[in-house]
Amino acid sequence: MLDLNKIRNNPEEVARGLARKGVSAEAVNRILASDSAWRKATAETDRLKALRNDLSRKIGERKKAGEETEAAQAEVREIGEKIKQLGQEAAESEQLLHGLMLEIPNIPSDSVPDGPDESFNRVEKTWGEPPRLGFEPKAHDEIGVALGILDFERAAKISGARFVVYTGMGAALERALISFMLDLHTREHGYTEVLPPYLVKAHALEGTGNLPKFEADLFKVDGGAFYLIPTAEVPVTNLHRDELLEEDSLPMSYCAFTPCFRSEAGSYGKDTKGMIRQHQFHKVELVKYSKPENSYDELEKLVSDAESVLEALGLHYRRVTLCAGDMSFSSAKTYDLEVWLPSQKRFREISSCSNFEDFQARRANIRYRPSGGGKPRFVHTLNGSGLAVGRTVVAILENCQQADGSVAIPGPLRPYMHGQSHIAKR
RNA sequence: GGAGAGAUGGCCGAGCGGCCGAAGGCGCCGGUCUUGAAAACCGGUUUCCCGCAAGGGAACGGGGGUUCGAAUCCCUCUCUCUCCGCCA
Repeated sequence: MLDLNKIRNNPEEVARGLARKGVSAEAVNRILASDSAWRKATAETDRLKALRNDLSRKIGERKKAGEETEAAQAEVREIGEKIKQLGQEAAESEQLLHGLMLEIPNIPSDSVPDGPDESFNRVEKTWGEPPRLGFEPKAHDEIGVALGILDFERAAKISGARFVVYTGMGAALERALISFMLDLHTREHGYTEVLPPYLVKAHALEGTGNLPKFEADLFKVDGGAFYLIPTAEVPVTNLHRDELLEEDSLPMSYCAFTPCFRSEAGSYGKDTKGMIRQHQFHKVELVKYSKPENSYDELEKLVSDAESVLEALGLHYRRVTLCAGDMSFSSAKTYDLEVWLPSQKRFREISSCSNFEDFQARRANIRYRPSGGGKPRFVHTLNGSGLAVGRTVVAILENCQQADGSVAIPGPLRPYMHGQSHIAKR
C-alpha cells in the first residue's frame, strides 16, 4: 500500500511513478476523489458527535439533579439518526478508498530502468561460462526420465499436468539441495531458519500483495477459508504482522524451506514440458525486515547470498535488474538471477530478489520504534529465492550432464548424497 | 466433532452504562543522585482524522443493535485458549 499522504501531497509525482508500471493516472484521481468524499463525511459526523457528546453529558447532569430531560433526549435521538446516516456514507467512501488503495501497485525505485517488458531488463553481471559439453545437450526432462529419476507420466496419472514425481536419486538430489541451501544461509549468511504453515488466511496474502488482485494465481482450500501459499514470502513476511519491533532487532533475516503452490492460470502453453513451471515446487526463501535507510544495502546482500548458491554449485548465471514494467505488483526494485540452460541455449529465472520498501509493511502493519523513542515507523521488507529448488535440479541435470547420460553431482552436494559423485542409470 | 472461557495501550493487567483514552505494574525516554553505572526518586510515554493554531473528533478484536449516552448490556462474525472425543 502506498502512503495516502504522499498521494494527497504529491499526486503528480505518484502518478508519474505508477505510469512506469503501466498504471494510468486515472487511478490516482479516483483515490483523491474518494478520499475527499470520505474526509468531508467524516468531518461532518465528527462535528455532530461533538454536539451529541456535549448534550448527553448535560442530560446526565440534569437527570442527577432530578430535572426533566425528555425534550433534550428527543433532540439527541434525532442527531443520532443523522450520525448514523452520515457515518454510513463515510464508511462507504472509506471502504471504496481502501479498496482502491489495495489495488495500486508499488512505485518503482529511481534506480530501476524504464520499459514495458522483459526486453528492457538490464543485465548487471554474468558469472561463469556455459559448460563445454562436447555433444548436443539434452533437456532436463529427457535426462531425468532416461535416468529414471523423474516421472512425468505417472505424475500426470495422479494429478494431471504440471506435476512431477521424483524417484530414487532424483528425490535425494532435491532433498540434498534443500539441506545444502538452508545450511549455507543459516551457517554462512546469518539467517534464522523458520518452517511456517503452508496454509494461510486471506489477510496474510493481502499483506504481501497477492490479494485482492491476484486471487486467480492461488489455490483455495476449504471453501476459501485457507489458501495454499504461492511462496514462503507470504507466511514469513507476515510473521511480524501487527507488531511494533525494537530498532535494535533490525535487520531480521529469515530463511524458510516450503513447498509452493501456483495455479498458473493464464500460462497455458508456456513451459508445458518439463519442470520449469509446475503447480507445486519447492523453494528456499530469504526474507528480511530492515530499517528504511538500510534496505537497499540489505537487498544487495540478499541477492549476493542467493548468488552464492549458484556459485557454490558452479552454475553459469547472470543478474538482471527488472525494468519498471516487468516488476511484480508489490516490488520497488527486483533483481532476477537467471541460470544458463544448455538445452534452451538461454538464461532462465531461478531467483527473484526484491525490496518492497514499506509497501508490504503498511499492508501488514509492521513497524518499529526508533531506539531514541519517537513515532513508530514502517519497516522495509525484502525477499528473494535462495533458490527455487526444482529449477536448480533442472540446471544441474542440464549443466552437469555427461556424454554417457549420467549427471555429475556438484561437489558441495556430495556430502548430502552419501558421497556419491554421479547419478547414473542403474 | 462436543463443552466452556476469553480478545483492553509496546507488554502484562484492572475497569463491567456518564467522573475512562482508560488504574496499577513492566518496558522505554528525560531528569535528580553517582567518578560512571545500577538502585531509588521525580516527570513523560497509544494511534488515526479535521485544523495554520487553539482546539475538536474517533478508536478498548471486526460488524450490527439497545440507550440521551457503551470498553462496559445484547446479537453476530473472526481469532485465541482450556477440557472431552478422534487422530499423525
